[in-house]
Amino acid sequence: MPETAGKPKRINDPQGMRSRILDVAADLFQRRGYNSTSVQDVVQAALATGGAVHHHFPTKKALGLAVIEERVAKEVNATAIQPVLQAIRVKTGILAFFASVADELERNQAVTGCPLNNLAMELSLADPDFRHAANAIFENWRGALTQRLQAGGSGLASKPAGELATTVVAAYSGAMAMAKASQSAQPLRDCAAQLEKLLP
Amino acid sequence: MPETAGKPKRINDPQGMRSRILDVAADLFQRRGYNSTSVQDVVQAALATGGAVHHHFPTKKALGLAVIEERVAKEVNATAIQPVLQAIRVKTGILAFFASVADELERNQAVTGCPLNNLAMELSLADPDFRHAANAIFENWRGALTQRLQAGGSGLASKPAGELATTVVAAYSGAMAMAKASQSAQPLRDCAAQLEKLLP
DNA sequence: AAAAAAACAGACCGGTCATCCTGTTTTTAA
DNA sequence: TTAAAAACAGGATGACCGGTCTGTTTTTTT
Repeated sequence: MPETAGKPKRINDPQGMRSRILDVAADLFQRRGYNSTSVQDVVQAALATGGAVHHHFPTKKALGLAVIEERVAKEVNATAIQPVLQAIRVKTGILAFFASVADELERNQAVTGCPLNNLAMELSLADPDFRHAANAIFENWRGALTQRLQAGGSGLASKPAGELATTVVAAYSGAMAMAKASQSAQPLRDCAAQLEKLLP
Repeated sequence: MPETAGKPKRINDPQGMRSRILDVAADLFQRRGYNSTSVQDVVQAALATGGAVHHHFPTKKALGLAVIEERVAKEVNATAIQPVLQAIRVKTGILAFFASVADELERNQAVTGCPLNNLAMELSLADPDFRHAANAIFENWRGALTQRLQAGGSGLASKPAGELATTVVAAYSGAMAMAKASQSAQPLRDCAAQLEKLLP
């Protein structure tokens, strides 16, 4: 045979494949939910095969756990925790976070909600492993806010700082739930306006 | 044949059957989620048959919508709206609501979360009908709180009343999400303590 | 270079799910 | 009383899902 009929030749890229599967799964779980997404959906959207997905994630649960621990946790840290920690004032950081999420929601067509909240709600009761993974992210977030609220000149005492951190996280999660149901960013803005009165 | 071998004789009780199916479905959807509950599960738990369930609810979606509109809406009204409307002060009504839910969570073994929030999160993106049904309940709740916050001597202006109502609903929903993930009533109590500072 | 391990491909299977369908019984309408 | 409708019973069905399994290709190890 002449050299014209060259086969596509496979190139192994384990890390890239794994990462692509995780990205696609995180996106589908976020948009359709865990239970409404089949591994076949993931296989097709990732342009992978059943064998490849099974090689990296033996079960759907393993895939779900990896999405939570490697994608959702990272996103929460990048969008919710770091900006607040690095802001000059806690209050401005938190309000900016709410505003930026609201802005982003209004840019997109659909409000798909908070990935952490989505998966936590759907899977917390189904499986303890999922629940612990989701809870760890909530706790990490809450802890970072608590510390930040206690630090600095206008630092709060331990108890109110913890309560306030919980309230900020809860208001955000709940506002996202309402935003998802109403397909509007208004709940985010309303909560931010009220949190402003509460934050030091 | 003698009278001893009497057949069980069926008794038709359409309303009772329908109501029993709805009760069971509401309970299962709440504890396991909509997608993780099969209609067979409902049939068995309700001591009914596939034919009976299908007669009253032709599709699973019809059953889900009926649960939201006839059970979840009623529960939200009974546990979250009416007590606040009938309370002497808005603040005491809302704080009492948070406290009573927290108390109830601690009495039970498992925190199954807020039924409205659970179904809204799981189904809002899956189907517009579900989303609208869930949103209507959120809106009804939010509207009742807004009105109550505007009324009376210490009445708020329209804008802050609406914002505050949204914040109360969001804080509750978010706190329930955190409670579900942590299997603890603490988030409810923390939020209530902070809302106290916000409510007139 | 040879052998072993990792990475991927893709068919296959048992089980489940939502829905449909054909009867039978009960109730209502005429 | 008779006809029609509503209420219920329960099996059948086709699609899909998650997991498994066997085989091939690529990469690493020795």
